[in-house]
Amino acid sequence: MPCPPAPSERRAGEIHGPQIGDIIGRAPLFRGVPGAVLERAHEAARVLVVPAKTVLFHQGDAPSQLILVGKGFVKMGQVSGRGEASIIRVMEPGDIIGCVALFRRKPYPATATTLIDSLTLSWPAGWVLDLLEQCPEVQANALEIVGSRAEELVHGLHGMATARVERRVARALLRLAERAGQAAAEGTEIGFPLSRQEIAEMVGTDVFGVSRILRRWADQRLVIADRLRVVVRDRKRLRCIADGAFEQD
Amino acid sequence: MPCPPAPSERRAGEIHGPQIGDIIGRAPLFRGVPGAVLERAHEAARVLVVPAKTVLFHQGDAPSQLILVGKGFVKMGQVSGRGEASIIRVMEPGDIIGCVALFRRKPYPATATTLIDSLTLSWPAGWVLDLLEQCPEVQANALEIVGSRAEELVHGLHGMATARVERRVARALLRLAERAGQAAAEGTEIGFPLSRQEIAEMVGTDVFGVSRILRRWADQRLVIADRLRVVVRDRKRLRCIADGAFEQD
DNA sequence: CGCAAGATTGAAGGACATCAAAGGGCGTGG
DNA sequence: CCACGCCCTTTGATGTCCTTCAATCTTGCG
Repeated sequence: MPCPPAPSERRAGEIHGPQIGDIIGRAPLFRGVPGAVLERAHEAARVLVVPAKTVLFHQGDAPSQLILVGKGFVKMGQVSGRGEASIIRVMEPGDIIGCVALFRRKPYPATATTLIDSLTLSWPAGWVLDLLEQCPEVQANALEIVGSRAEELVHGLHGMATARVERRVARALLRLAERAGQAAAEGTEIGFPLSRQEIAEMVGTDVFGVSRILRRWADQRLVIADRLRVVVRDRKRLRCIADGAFEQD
Repeated sequence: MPCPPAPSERRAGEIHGPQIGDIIGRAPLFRGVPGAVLERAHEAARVLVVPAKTVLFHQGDAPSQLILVGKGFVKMGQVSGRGEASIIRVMEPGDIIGCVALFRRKPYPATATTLIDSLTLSWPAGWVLDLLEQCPEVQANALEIVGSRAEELVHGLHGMATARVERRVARALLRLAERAGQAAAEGTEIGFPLSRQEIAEMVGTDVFGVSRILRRWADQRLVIADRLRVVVRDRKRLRCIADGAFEQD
């Protein structure tokens, strides 16, 4: 196991002051919240600069904090019994993680790992629960967030139940391109290192199948598939595959 | 299409008075809510006796009401594009349905259909949204409910991604037996008519596979599989299959 | 350079979907 | 009461999708 550099902590406002304010102000959790509360949140926030591949918390841990992704991406992964792993979701800036566990005071259902160097804000569990009681807007936002996440999951479950592997891979890549894509010369590049293994865990298959699918798509100029790097070149045709439409030349 | 008997409506309290009060009092949504609010909910509730196989609402409809299952069971089914169907969940007494859609003011993501003759309470959307604003306990309960549903979905997604069909069928039956089971002579009988087709839609496969699996299990005395009726005889061994443990004789 | 992690490829076999066909239950209408 | 039809179910045959295993290749890095 490599020894990761310790996350470096700073008091809120010390260096990233204005940016931190922006992050908080734009987060869905704080939408429509009075300025005074935002101030308090800003003061109470613990800001961490977290290197890539750092575990923020493990599946099964008791939730001690609420984490808001400021910059970067975080994958939520689950492992069951004998090493069957799956990736539930990739969190992006503005997303809060550990929220369901925290609100319900239950252990985290998944392990959170940064995919690239990231910036997180976090608040202690007690502080958040107090805020939740005191501020109805936050409570309403929390309900909205958890609700939308539930709907996403329903959608994902349906897809997993009805679509074969190729379609599922197409959907996963499209979603990642939409949410974590950045314009590149050849198309939309997914904004973090993404291994075949990880794609496999997102769609419920193995590395080999993903490798073959990506190679085929690369030959057809649908994507560029390098080591730990995926670029979506032809969204439209990928969308056709994702929707199960008849494949066009 | 057969013409179903119209659901018969009654004002709350007319006939089922005390029972209705119980239903409301025991529903998780109303846990810890002041008695006065319970009274108001009781008065505002529209009580419906709904025959089996009745559609409560369709996927895509705008949510006009919140429904609480009083008695009976309701399946939540999704259909996409070209008829790919899946069953997301079976709701049981105490469950509220349409809640996520209602809280988020988005169309229902699934179609709700009664599996047996059922009793539902419902409240108009506006009334519920008002209640949500006025009563913090209800809001907290809603968050808890949606959160726990999200966790279930995460669990389901992981299972769908990592387990093969036989394990998924085993899990589905065990869950149904736990939540909708009633003691029978031979074991735990699932408390509503359940077709192979429906099992298939729950686990993401087709009727044929389910039929074969159930026959094998019936031969091994794990279950009784009749027409529209399933009895779980040996929970323990079924649990082994569900967990992917080595099959014992 | 040599190692480690990621990626690829082929072969083999099993799991699963699909198609076709036919066998019961159950209710309806004659 | 019987016959018919519908719905649910079963079974077999067939082919495809996908997992598994073994081996090799590439890339980045100490």
